[in-house]
Amino acid sequence: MKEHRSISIADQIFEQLELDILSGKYQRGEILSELKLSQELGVSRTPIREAIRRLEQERILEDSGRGVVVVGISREDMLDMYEIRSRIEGFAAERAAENISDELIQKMRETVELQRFYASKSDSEYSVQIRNLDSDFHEQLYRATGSRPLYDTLLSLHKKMAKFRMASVSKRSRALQSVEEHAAIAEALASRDKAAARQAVERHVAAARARMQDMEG
Amino acid sequence: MKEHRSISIADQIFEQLELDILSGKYQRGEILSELKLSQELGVSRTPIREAIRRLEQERILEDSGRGVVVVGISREDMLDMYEIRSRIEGFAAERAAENISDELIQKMRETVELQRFYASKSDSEYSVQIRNLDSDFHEQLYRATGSRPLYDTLLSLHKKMAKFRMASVSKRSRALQSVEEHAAIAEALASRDKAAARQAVERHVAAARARMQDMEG
DNA sequence: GGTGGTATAACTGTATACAAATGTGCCAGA
DNA sequence: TCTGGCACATTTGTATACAGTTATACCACC
Repeated sequence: MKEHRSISIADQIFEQLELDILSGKYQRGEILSELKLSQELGVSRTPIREAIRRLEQERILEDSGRGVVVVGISREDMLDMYEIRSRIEGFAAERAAENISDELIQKMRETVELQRFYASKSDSEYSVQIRNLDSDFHEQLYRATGSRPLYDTLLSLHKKMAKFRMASVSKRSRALQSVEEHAAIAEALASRDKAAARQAVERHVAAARARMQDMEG
Repeated sequence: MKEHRSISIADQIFEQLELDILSGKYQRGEILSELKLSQELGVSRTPIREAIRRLEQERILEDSGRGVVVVGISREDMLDMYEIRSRIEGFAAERAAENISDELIQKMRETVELQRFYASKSDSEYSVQIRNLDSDFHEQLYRATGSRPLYDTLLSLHKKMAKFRMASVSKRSRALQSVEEHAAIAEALASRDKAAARQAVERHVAAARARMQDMEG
């Protein structure tokens, strides 16, 4: 949904900080100062400030009058985000089934194939690729809805959840399971079957939630 | 949820730009340059940039390689946002019924009383107050859930919708109707009745959507 | 008159400078 | 030893400076 422009320093800082916060490197309640960050990261305060403002907008950081305080997300937050997704994402799937383009169907199938490939390998070897492809798949699903609010809302939730999960390693069996759920979604969309798409997505979200719950619970 | 800190220039710029975009003053597709904005508003580029970054994060502005392009929201987007809210806000009401504090119940009742007062006055006289109180009420409802994801997701949607609606004037009869729906919600929460709270909220969202649809439709 | 190339203007990204506010620590005095 | 006050260090908010990039417009040449 955006391709041009070379990645600026501010963008990189934003991504890095978001990851560091959501994956738990910075603890909840910790206070970050612009100056310290700029020294640690070797850039001036300007890009740091822009990244911080964006993270504040995402409610991952919060202004504390004196520096920003790390809010991050908790395990409970994760469960609530699954609750929200379980109530929206099925609807999004129906929309996607109505509006998806042939090109996007093709792309989603390719994404699933790549996922199958990496997921079949030994455990944590391609974990980065697996995670990225999972994000790609969901981005494509949300894009297929043709609805900006659905895209924005769901992508924002998914992005946070994905970065949060980065702290934990997932087993290969779980990855394989997830891929097959994706495959079912892609095929339902390909046949433009609203009901099937909804069901497949709802099953996927519920299963993902269950996987998370008995991973650390 | 945030009280301290005097409102900085950057914050004001953010609020102003967001309002100007969502209320339609800046047209979709229009390109804004930092320099022009800083000259028009009489401040340096720094606070402008921060406001723009936050608006980009909200997906109201988008980077175009050369200045930011106004995205804003459309009538269709509004309907989709109602769809999303209709699927989450009832759940949020159940949560609120479980977790709301006595103080918050009191506050919500007061908000409703104030709304009743202003809504009973002649048409557009107190429109600003009515709108602000509507936002207050929903902020309180979302806060009562005790869930950060619910709060963030729903407040973000509501804020956008409220600013979008600022472009249009609403009739007193509609305002009165809305207040009574709020009152029903507040009373359901006060008796901590999950089912009633859910029903009242779902009715309110559906009614608000209907009001919007036959206002301009 | 049309076209290509170059100078220039506009704009963003980053760094730095400066002012105002606020917390901290040290020192003096009781 | 404890307390009050003052100087200083730290930090944010805003403005400005500078570099690099890209569009644009104009002029020369075909």
